[in-house]
Amino acid sequence: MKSIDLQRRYRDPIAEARRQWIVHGWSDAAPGMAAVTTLVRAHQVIISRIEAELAPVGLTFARFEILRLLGFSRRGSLPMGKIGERLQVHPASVTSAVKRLERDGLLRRTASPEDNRIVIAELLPAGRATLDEATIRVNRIFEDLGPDPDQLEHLIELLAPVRRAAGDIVE
Amino acid sequence: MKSIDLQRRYRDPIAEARRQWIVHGWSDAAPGMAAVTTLVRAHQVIISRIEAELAPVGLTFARFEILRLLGFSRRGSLPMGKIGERLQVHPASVTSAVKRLERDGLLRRTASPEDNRIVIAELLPAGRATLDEATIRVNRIFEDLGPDPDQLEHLIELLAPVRRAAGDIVE
DNA sequence: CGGCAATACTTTGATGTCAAAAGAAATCCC
DNA sequence: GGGATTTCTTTTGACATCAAAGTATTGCCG
Repeated sequence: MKSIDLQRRYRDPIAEARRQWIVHGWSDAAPGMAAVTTLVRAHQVIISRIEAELAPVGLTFARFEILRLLGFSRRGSLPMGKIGERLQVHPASVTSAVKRLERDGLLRRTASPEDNRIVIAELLPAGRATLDEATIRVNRIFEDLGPDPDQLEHLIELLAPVRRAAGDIVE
Repeated sequence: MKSIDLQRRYRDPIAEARRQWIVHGWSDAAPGMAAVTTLVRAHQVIISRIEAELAPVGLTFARFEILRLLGFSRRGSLPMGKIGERLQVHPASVTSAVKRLERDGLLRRTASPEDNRIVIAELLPAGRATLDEATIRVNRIFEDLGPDPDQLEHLIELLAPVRRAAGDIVE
């Protein structure tokens, strides 16, 4: 019956998109389309989970990543430029996130003594505490993603070519 | 020497992050962290490529997806709600993107004759032409992602559990 | 030493995302 | 019939991202 047909049609939106791609004669691009769409969706789902887990402690994932990076550094501080470089985000994004972290009293910004162009972001005690709690929360998600550890390793390997092409992996 | 050490330290930022995770005693979460970080980065790299390819035709990926969806529909038109549902994006995002597509003369919005709450987005000839060109461009990227087709299939399989958990796949 | 180039950040502007609230319009139900 | 409820979309607000322009500083070179 028609109604059943309609119900079943989109039981997997990506499979449906792939069918469309093939119907239109773009078979060569179909696997790539399906893979990118899957990647985009998985990204969306996982980021949502993380954001939901971080919201109660007043952080976003972007801000968590900055705190986490500062937490790993020896003095709990890093220049803005270094932050953007290691997290691979645009300088303007760093400025924006750090501004909010400062507003919330989690870190402070100071000028570098040696070079006045450089701004150093430094973790404050409140930031350290928030970071500890946030890390626990985020790790809960990392430990329960769906694919098992072996599959996660495989996933990392499969995407390595993409990161390599972007110059992320120097060898 | 110290300098060499420093240079090598971040030849793969994700491997470095994983090392930190393990050092801090979060080994159980390390594979998940590495996988999520990889996913986020691969997403960023691929989306950038697509955006760069679409910019010359005046589209973003979000807008392309809407045009593509309309292009597949029988009448070249769909209600706003359906668009958000099939592309799995928030209604407000659909409103925002469709507004710009209308501004650029690629589609038009009309009220549904049966139900005045429903707004229907309808592809215009200019939109069809832009869509055709955009599809060619995007397909070029889909055909040359890095991983080969078999690996792409594998990737899709590995991420299926995540989509399934989100309720994307009904079975 | 003075000036121009390079470097480090911030600002501004355009987009995109989601949540929550605000509006309409259709439907339900007493 | 008419108020309450549900549904569909838009608006508003907070954040994020990138590109490009603007500002400050440092550095190098003639």
